[in-house]
Amino acid sequence: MNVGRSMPNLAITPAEFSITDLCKEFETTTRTVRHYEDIGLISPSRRGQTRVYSPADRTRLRLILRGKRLGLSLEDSRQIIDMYEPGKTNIEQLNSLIGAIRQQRAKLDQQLDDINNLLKDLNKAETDCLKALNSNGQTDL
Amino acid sequence: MNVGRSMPNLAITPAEFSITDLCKEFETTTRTVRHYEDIGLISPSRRGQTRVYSPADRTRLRLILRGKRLGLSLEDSRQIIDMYEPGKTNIEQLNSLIGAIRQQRAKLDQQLDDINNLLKDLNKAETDCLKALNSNGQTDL
DNA sequence: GATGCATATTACGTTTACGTCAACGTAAGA
DNA sequence: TCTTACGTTGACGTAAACGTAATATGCATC
Repeated sequence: MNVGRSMPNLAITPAEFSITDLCKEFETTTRTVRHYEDIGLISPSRRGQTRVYSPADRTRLRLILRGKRLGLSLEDSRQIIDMYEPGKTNIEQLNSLIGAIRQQRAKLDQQLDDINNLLKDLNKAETDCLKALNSNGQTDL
Repeated sequence: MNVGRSMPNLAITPAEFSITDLCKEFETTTRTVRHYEDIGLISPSRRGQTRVYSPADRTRLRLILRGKRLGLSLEDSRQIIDMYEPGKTNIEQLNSLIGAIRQQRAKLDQQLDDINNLLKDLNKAETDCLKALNSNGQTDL
């Protein structure tokens, strides 16, 4: 893989990251990461005016990108990330939080179902292709 | 469920559908379905100028919407749907088709992984919530 | 035959999620 | 000191996927 050759010889996780560090690691762009900051999804500290990302910031980014791969909107991801921090929540908030969690889970269950069906379809499509290839150049009809 | 009460008493699948039939069944809008036609994803026949959807059209719509739930773009869905129709394909096309199939599968595998991780996170978040609720009104710290 | 409802077309508007300059600061090396 | 690389802040652009009128047509019904 050889993700970063400019890094010193440390196997341990660094305590902080630059914006390009994270972009290389997660294969995204600085514009994207800054956009997430613009809308308040990540709030890195600053050294001067340069952004400095903590391991926690990195985790947030990871979660956002995972959400993206699942087709979640950034607002969805914001909601989910907020779930991880109970924070100053009263009973009412906790209940609505549980509701939100269950909604997300229902959506994921549907997605699991969709994926399995699509995988089946793809498998069939592939074997059809392979069959067509084995029956050689009979392209017509 | 009671999806359509205006339908005659037929348990069998109708041979054709109106645009609102499909919209009700799949919980989408006429604008959306017409949009799919605009970009060539569905091509219903016409009676006069009214759209008439066949079971095959309905299936295409179902596949598109399934793709949407998985975060696929409409172009992704177009590609996948095209996979189901071997049609007039030469060997080169078949091979690139197989490549596309495997790419899609890789993406779905990643999604499965993401979903499982997110489900774990949600489970933890929920139990945390329930714990917080059981330890009653101790909202601070 | 006016009303109501489903359907149609046309066309501009909107939201999301960034892309893409431009213009500039700063620190490390050759 | 000059270049190179990485960083910053605007600010306008854009692609995708529809939303939202406005307007017109066809059919059934009261």
